[in-house]
Amino acid sequence: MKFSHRLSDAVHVLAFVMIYQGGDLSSGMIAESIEANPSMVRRLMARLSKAGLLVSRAGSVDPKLGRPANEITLLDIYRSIEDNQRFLHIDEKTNPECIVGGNIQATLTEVYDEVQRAAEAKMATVTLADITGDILARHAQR
Amino acid sequence: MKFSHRLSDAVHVLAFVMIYQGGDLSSGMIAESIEANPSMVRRLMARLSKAGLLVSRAGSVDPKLGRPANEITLLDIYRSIEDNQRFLHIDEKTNPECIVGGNIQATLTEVYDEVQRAAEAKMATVTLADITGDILARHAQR
DNA sequence: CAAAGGTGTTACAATATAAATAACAGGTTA
DNA sequence: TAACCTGTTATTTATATTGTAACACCTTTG
Repeated sequence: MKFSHRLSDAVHVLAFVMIYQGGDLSSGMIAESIEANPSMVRRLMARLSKAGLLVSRAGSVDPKLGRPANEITLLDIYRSIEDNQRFLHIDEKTNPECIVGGNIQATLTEVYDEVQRAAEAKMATVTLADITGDILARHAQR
Repeated sequence: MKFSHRLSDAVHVLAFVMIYQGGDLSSGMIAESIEANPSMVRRLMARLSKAGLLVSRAGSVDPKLGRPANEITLLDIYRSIEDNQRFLHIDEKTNPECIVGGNIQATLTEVYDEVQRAAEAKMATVTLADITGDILARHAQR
């Protein structure tokens, strides 16, 4: 596959909706900022809506954040839009007749879980407010 | 793409070499345990060798760990065999004319770096000795 | 010293997942 | 009621990964 940048695009959508609140927030406009196509943006927005991070109505151009930006973490966004939420993957096809092949899957699953928890704990500390704050700070410094 | 399980297979190789030391450690034998093919195993072993985690000689069937198992961390293995070492990926094509599109890449790169560091710190705490210990413990409990 | 079998390496095919694109039913606004 | 939007689905294209094959060269063994 290609590498997924869905998370980055989803954050982009939310940041755009927040920063340009009151302006043109159509999927086409957001797609121009991401340089993606509107259909993909709508799909992302649909998933964000299902997770309650975004509120929108069919036919109407007025997406809004589902809750304050400082209550939306990167982890919330990640969980709402990634089909595969795991960073590391075990090899599910190993020889059960072998001491290694028969046990390594369970072993690595536990290890990978720990790594995942560490990464997710960090993601939970970053909020959409932090991200838009940083974006605006960088913009101001130009 | 498919999800990579190279890391899992690389750990498998090292664990196999360690646990079956003295037995048949040919790439074909290891491939049977992984249920992969010998060529892929040899490719993995070549990268592990380049990183000093494994020592082997062309034509000879006697791979050995490059250093004690408690001095080989999961992070060492990860870095030796993954081409793409990053878990999260920014969207490199965003509109620079937009406040969001023009700054989000730098912002997210920093955020993702932090997440990566958290995950890698955890990976650095797990050694090959821990993993083989767990594999053998599970085997004994059968 | 020759045969058998292994390693290290490269090239190419097959497979899986993601993004891009297109299409359309139905809602909303003016 | 016309124009435009959203939400959704299907199809195509791009790309990373694994599978497979091939082969030069090294090593072991009879």
